[in-house]
Amino acid sequence: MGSGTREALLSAGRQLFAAHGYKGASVRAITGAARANLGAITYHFGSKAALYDAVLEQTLTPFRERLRVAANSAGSPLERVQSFVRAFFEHLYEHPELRGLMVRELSTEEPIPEAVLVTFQANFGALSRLIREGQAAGEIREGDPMMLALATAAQPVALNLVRPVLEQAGAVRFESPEARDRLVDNAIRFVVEGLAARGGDEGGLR
Amino acid sequence: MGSGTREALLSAGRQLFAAHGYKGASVRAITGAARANLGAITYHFGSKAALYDAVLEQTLTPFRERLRVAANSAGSPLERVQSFVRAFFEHLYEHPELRGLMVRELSTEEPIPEAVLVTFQANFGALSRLIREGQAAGEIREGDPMMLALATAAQPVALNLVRPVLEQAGAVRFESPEARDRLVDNAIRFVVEGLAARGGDEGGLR
DNA sequence: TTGGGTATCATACAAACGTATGAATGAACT
DNA sequence: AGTTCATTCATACGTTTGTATGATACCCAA
Repeated sequence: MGSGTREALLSAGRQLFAAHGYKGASVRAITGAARANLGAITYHFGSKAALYDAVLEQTLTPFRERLRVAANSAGSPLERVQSFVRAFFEHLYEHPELRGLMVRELSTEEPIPEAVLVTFQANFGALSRLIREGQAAGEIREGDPMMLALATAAQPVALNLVRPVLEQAGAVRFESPEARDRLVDNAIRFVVEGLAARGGDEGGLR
Repeated sequence: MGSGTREALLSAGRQLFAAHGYKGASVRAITGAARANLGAITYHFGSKAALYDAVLEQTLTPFRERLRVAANSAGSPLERVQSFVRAFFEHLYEHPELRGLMVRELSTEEPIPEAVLVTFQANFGALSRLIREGQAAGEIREGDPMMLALATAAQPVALNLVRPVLEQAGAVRFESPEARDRLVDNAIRFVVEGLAARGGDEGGLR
């Protein structure tokens, strides 16, 4: 039966791994925050590394799912790209730990865990398929769909990544919901301008 | 004077901090890679943390300088934005360790070091000034220059960040110079589309 | 009430960590 | 030749790390 300990460990682990990294979050800190015994991680997961994998899985699965839903929402392809980007922003905003985990994973040179790879492929695949659709519909300009997907996803990825610097540098205030909305709207507008087909024919400028 | 030890420590530190993070790069690993004695870091820098600061400084200063030059190059504001983005990409490509250091810094919840903050403000400031100029010249569309600068810088930041995942996921091959060029060109095209003023008035290029 | 799992507990352990210490080295200068 | 001073070296110290161990507590079936 669910002794809440397992879940408490996952929760504390998610937060501490995100904030201080894998090495920075000690077993003692995690079990302490979870109000569990020092041996609890070994008992419930086998090792610290296994707990980390479980945290990754638990965190990435809903993220993957949410973007999948957004990609399949109603509307034209370009509208769905907007939904996708907005969902991307919103999920990262609502789950601040995801940012830390994601970034932490990307910064090392160690092999990237399965769960991260799977999530990346799923999300990236969904977005580039969407863009291909939009091109077929004449709504999105020509260009390699994968490249365009990368450029599109760069907005939520980078803007969330630099968030602490923005706040600490005082450049942009993130705290207020209005400022955040302006940022997201700006990013989406930027993406739409970057993707949209324009002019009479299907060709972009140039 | 120059016992090469100090420089060897900086070099090994830069590489190992970038690859494994601050905690992940032990004093023993760094001194070992630098073929120096275990006590060398204490002797030359005082502590591991001080070495890290020195590495950050040594790495970020040329980066800041390069982007400053690019921002002040010849051409119209929008052309200089392109130079800026291209220099951003190129510098990160030529100095892979910078990526690891940057990302690691952005992912912690610890206070961000002075050097990182200064670099961010300098680069971000240069870019948003450039965009403001472009707006005054009617070359760049309306919108908050800081927001547009963020959206622009997102391309080199994010695309370099996810580079290891791209490679490991096999989504896009980065290794070949041609593929890399295509990626950079795509990103710059995306930025230009996202920024350009258009319509009947004096708007942009072409 | 008695067993038998499951979970939690206080400790113990070896390894790795960053730093401190004092001796050895070697080149430069008097 | 002798002295000085910066550097390198081997080693030791006190912490902190992740994991292992065995005892204790708890709950439910018998």
